[in-house]
Amino acid sequence: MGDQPAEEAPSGADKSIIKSGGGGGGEEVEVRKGPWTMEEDLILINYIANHGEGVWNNLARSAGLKRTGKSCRLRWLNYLRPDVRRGNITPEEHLLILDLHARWGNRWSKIAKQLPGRTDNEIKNFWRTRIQKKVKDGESGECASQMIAADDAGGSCSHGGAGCLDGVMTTAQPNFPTYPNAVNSAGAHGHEAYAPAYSTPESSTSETYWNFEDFWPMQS
DNA sequence: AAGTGGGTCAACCGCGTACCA
DNA sequence: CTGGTACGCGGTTGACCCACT
Repeated sequence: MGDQPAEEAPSGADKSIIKSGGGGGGEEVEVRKGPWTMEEDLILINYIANHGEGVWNNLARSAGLKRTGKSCRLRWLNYLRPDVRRGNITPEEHLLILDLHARWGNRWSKIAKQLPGRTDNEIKNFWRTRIQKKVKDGESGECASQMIAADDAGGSCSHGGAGCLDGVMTTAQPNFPTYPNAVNSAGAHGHEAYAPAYSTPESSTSETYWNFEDFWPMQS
């Protein structure tokens, strides 16, 4: 993998200079922002496999990643962890999210703990893009709860299919980290990269996409 | 065929909390 | 007890793709 040079500045990637902490050191460190590259992921995964997670700022420095500890932590927790489940929210999960949100509100991390393999970020996005919108629509049409309940039951409400989730939460996808590099070669946006690979298995072996499950055994 | 708007997702930012010296 | 540092969480933004006009 090392033969493919990591693009120092993939589209959207940004660099900035920050002062490293420690009070008085004043050492300036270049920090990368934006989408993660495959090489960065490899470095992070390798480092955590060897040293374990935690102490993120130190980890970022030691691993040679030009990222903040925060960024490393986020990337690991949301995408690189082996137990992260990517893909569509199942009806059961949907129901659970609704229930837990009704109980706890926007305590996404708390809710995520009840959904093995799901991340707070994923649940948060799901809520904002699917449920919140639907509730909003329902406010004008007075049947938000009906719509949600109908969706959970695999049915539909009088609002029709505009916000219907039925079609999108039936299958779970395996882990497929995404990269801006893949965008360049495949002409697809990062988060879309795994979708065609998933729906058309014959294309999943393309060098453009790489299966996370293929990758993990390498770490041990 | 081209342009526009909406939807989705990944990543960043700021704040609060916990821990340690 | 106080100050500093790191971590974790929730909110927000930016970029891209797809569907519709």
